[in-house]
Order: sequence, then structure tokens, then C-alpha cells
Amino acid sequence: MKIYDTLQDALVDFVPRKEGEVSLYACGPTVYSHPHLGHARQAMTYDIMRRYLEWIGFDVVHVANITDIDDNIINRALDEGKTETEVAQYWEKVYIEAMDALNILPPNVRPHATDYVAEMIEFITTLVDNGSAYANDSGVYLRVRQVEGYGDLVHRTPDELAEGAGARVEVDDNKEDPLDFALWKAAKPGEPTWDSPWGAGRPGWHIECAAMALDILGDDFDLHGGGNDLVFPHHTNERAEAIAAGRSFSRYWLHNAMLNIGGEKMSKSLGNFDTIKDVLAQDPLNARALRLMLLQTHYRKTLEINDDVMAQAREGVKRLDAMVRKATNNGVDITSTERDAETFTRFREAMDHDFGTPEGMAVVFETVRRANGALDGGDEADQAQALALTAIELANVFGLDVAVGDSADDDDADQIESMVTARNEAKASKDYGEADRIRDELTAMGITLEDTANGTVWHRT
RNA sequence: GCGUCGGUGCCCGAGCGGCCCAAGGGAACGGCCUGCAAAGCCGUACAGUCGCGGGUUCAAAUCCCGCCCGGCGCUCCA
Repeated sequence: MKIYDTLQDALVDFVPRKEGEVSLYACGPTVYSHPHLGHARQAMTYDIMRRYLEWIGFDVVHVANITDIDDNIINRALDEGKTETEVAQYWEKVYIEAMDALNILPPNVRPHATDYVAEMIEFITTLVDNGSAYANDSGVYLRVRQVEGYGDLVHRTPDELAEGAGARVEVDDNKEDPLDFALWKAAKPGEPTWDSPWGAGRPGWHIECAAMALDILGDDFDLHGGGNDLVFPHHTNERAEAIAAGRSFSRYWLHNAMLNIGGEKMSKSLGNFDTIKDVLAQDPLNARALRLMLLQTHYRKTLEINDDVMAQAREGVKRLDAMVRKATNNGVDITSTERDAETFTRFREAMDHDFGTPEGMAVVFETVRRANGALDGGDEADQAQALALTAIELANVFGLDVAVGDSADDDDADQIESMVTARNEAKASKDYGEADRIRDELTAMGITLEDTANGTVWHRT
């Protein structure tokens, strides 16, 4: 399969470190506030990739960290009179609940930065010992200009980077060079600290991910992903640390584009974000609608979100569900292994081209249409089961959570069933006024009826 | 300013040298089905400049150059 590698700036063949296995490190959040739709896009992007890679037979080790110590957490703790640990644990819980609600599979490993401080210190020691880093009163810094190919990930030379940095960054006299960045930050009053050979302090942001990724996945791991706003400085600096330590970092770099709202990146700092929790509360279909929307846009393309596109996506989800209901009513055997091989092939071709989910979704929807036609007794009637099961399987590879099931296990199912029966009796005696009255009543209860050749079925809206 | 990604129908959005008189979803319209609806199926209208202008090529939405517009990055960020 081909993937787009940020470092090479090209579509390249994906050759994993070890045949049949994929190691993926996707940068997780700093937990200090509400996770928003931008985090959802990032997490869902790698969730979808992971599901697909597993479906085509790879053993995937997906690592997503939790950054549980940083300035934002410290500030929040200060504001609220809590400990950093309390703040981080609370927001981590909120984050994980949001991820679960979005049907994002838990990563295989979810490391916490504070559990890897020893590894980070060891990493930094290597860098200091080999002359790549230097310590002073304010911390330990990496000598960026010594790093071969620093800036390659952003396609800029150190000089070009320095030029940009001058305008926005205060010059720090503690650094030999403005480009150098902190591996270790010396303790400030009131901050949580760890002991180190350079005095009490705490790790810098970039060393956290670099140390965790290498410790858990090992050198030369396959994929490193994150939002494209992390290319510089975060990923650039992680990479620099690994190179300076003489270690092979990720074989490929993946970056998802931003999610915009009102023409700008949704972000905490701009304050223009919709929290995942709020969006999910607005409509029970929104978790799946958001996923569908993301699937229908390539992960490397900026996506503008608004109420309109969410509504459109909800309709798409309903279309998927309607086919599944039709399949259920027509007695499709979910234990059957019948599938449409050609559809699988087309799906894989789409996905093997840098995770072409929009085209993959097109294949799914096209299969839904064919399955509907077949289930209604069209030209492909003999393929109905295979087509329906194929569409369902592929939608589920994407985590769209469609399932052949019955809605009869609800608490008020008996009542609804008897109302449906009453309506059908009214219909039989051509008392359409009564039939419509019952239907309206059900509609008010959030129940939608469908009169099919196999009788009347209902579902919740 | 520098780097980078992008500008495709009413909306969202694929395609990235011929298979494109441009996928898929949403909305719209007509037909079938239905007691009527809904759902579904079939069909139709939408892209006549694929941001604009040049160029390369037998062939360009797709490649090259210039311009305009927008996103992201330039040390908080997914």
C-alpha cells in the first residue's frame, strides 16, 4: 500500500519494519480541558487507519500517549487550587469518555508522560554525554544545529527556521542558539518536580513523546502520526532528539489536516471549539455522523465543520441504517460468510492509496444501493445477502457501527408492537383515519414506521 | 515575509495525464412502490471557464510558470 510520508513529501510504498506488523504512535492530548472536535478528528483518523490495517491482516500496536504534565496543567491546577495530578486525572477521564462515545478503539498502550520520567532522564543523559545537549541553570537544551537534517520534516533549513523564530519568540539568553529547545526544565517554585542529574525539574514536551515511542515501540517503528500543527516544533524536535541520540525514529510520518470552524482552525487557544460532549448531546446520531463526515473527506484535507454538514452526514448514517433494517427484515443471515469479492477488491484499492476513505465510502454506499435493490428483488436478487453483508462489514471496518439486529428489546416494545398491530387492523378495515392517528402518535413517541412487503417494521428516530 | 496544503455542481466532497461529456453523500425534481406517507428502487436537472492567465503534450481538473484567494505552520496547539 502507498502512504503519504511528510518527511519525504511524497506518496511512498509502505514497508513495515516487520512483515505483518504495524507499530503506530499517535500523539495524544495534553489533558487540562475539554476535548473538542479537533481532537476527535485526530483520534478518529488514526482509529480508522488502525481498524483498516487490522482488517487487512496486520497485527497493529497502536500507542497514544497522555501528556499529563505541562504548563497548561500547572496553570489550571494553580487556578483551581488543585494538584496537577488531580487536574490531569480528571481531564483524562473526560477525554477517554469522549473517545469511547465516539467509538474510538482504545489504543493498545496509553502511556502517561509522568510514568516515563526515568526513561526521559536516561535519554537526556545520552544526549548530554555525547555532546548533543548542554545543561545550565534553566535546564538542559538540545544543540539543534548539530542535528543532521534538522528541519527536514517541515522542509526548512535551520537558518530559515531561525528567521521565522526571531519575530515571535523572545530570545532566551540561557540558550546557545535561539533554535535550541528544552529537554529538561529546571524547577520553578510551586511546580511539580522530579530529581535529575541536572537538578530538580520536569521534562520538556518533545522528549516525552520521543522517549515513550522509542521505549514502547522500539527503534525504527513504523508510523508516527499527529495533527499537522505538530509538524513543527513538536515532531521536528522529537525527531531531532532521536537522531542526536543515534537512534532510528519512525519510518513514516503521517499528519492529519485541521478541522476548521468559521474558516479557522478549531482550537483551545482561539476558543472557537465545540466540545465533543456537547456535539454528542445535540443528537444521538452525531458520533457516527462525525465519523462519516471525516471518512468522506481525505484525512490530509482541511475540513470545515458547521451544522449544515453535520446534518448532511446524519442523513448519510440513516441511509446506512435503513439498508441494515431492510436486510434484517428480509432475513439476511448474519452468520453467513458470503461476501462480494469484487467490492472488497475495490475497497482495498481505494484504501491502499493513502487511506482513501472518501473513495472507500463511495464503494460502501454504492454497495448499499445495490444491496437495497437486490433485497427488493431487483436484478441482483440472488446476491442480496452477499451485497448486504459486504456493505455492513466494510462500514464496520470504518467503525461506523452498523449492525444487523432487532429493535424489539426495548422496554416499551410491547406497547409499540400492539399499536402497530392496531394500526394494521385499522388499515385492513380501511379505517385510514385511525391508522394515521396511530402512526402520528408513534411519530410523537419517536418511532418511525415502514410498511414493507414483509409487514410493518418500526425503529427509533 | 518564508514554508506548506488547497480553490471541482445548490451544499459537502472524490478524482490528480487518456477509462472524466468528472465518484460518493446531502438537498431538488419526475416515475415505480404505498390507502396516503416514510423507506427503497429507477430516472432527471445541475460542473458547458474543474480559482484566473499562459505553457508542455497527440491528450490536462490532473504536469510546468505566473497571479488572485483561503487554510495550516513559523516554538500553547490534534
